[in-house]
Amino acid sequence: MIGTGIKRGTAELAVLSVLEDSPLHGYEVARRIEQQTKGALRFTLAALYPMLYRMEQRRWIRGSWETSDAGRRRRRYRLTPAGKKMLSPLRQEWSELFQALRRLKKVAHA
Amino acid sequence: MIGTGIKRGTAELAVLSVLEDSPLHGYEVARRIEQQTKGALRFTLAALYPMLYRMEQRRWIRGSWETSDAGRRRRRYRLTPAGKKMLSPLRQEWSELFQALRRLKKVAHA
DNA sequence: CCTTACATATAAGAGTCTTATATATAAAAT
DNA sequence: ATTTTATATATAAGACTCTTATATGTAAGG
Repeated sequence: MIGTGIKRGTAELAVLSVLEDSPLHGYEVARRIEQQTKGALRFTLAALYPMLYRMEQRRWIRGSWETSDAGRRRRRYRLTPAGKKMLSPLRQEWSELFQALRRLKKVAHA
Repeated sequence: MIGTGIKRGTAELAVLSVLEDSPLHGYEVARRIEQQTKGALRFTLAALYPMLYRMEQRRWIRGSWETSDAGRRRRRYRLTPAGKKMLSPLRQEWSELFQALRRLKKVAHA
């Protein structure tokens, strides 16, 4: 798995990205990120929950409590239109970072 | 310029990369990173000096004090063989991050 | 003379991540 | 039946990297 120092800052993009496909619970967000990156990117839930709260305060996502059949409470987060709009510039900035690092001396790109 | 949250963690790779070409003073390291990335990546000296100390303690770089003709003191850092060896796995890890983010939903790559 | 570029250094603070801890239900295994 | 594993959320303490602010001093240009 990719180390902490390097992946730092990717959680925000990762969360928005997986929520772009469909609404998810916090727990599912963690699994999706791990699955979609084939285990390369992994975040602890202790990091994700506070991140989800922050993103909700910024109105990028909106969460709503659900009670499943068996009486289990969980919070489903969905991307807001504002959150969706954030994705483009965010990805753009990441793209610029990649370009910058490549210029800094060819970063092997698999 | 690329924001703090996103570039976090790149300083180490950036420093090693510019020192791979030639030994440099701390001040020069900052300028080189900025120049080679066409201004996209920029670090304050307050971030770079402590970083250079850490890297020296890890034996990735070695610094030696110089006194220029005019009596100006400055420290020239050069990459050690150990530091050079670090570059490959570091770049590999960054490469894997890029790949992971691409999988997380196409990151536009310019 | 004053400002800009060179050159190094430290302190205080913000933000993101980790490990550790806590609580509780559902499903699967023994 | 009981234990373990997976689901599900939550917070606290601490590590690390970066920023702004501050400090000191020399060299060159206007």
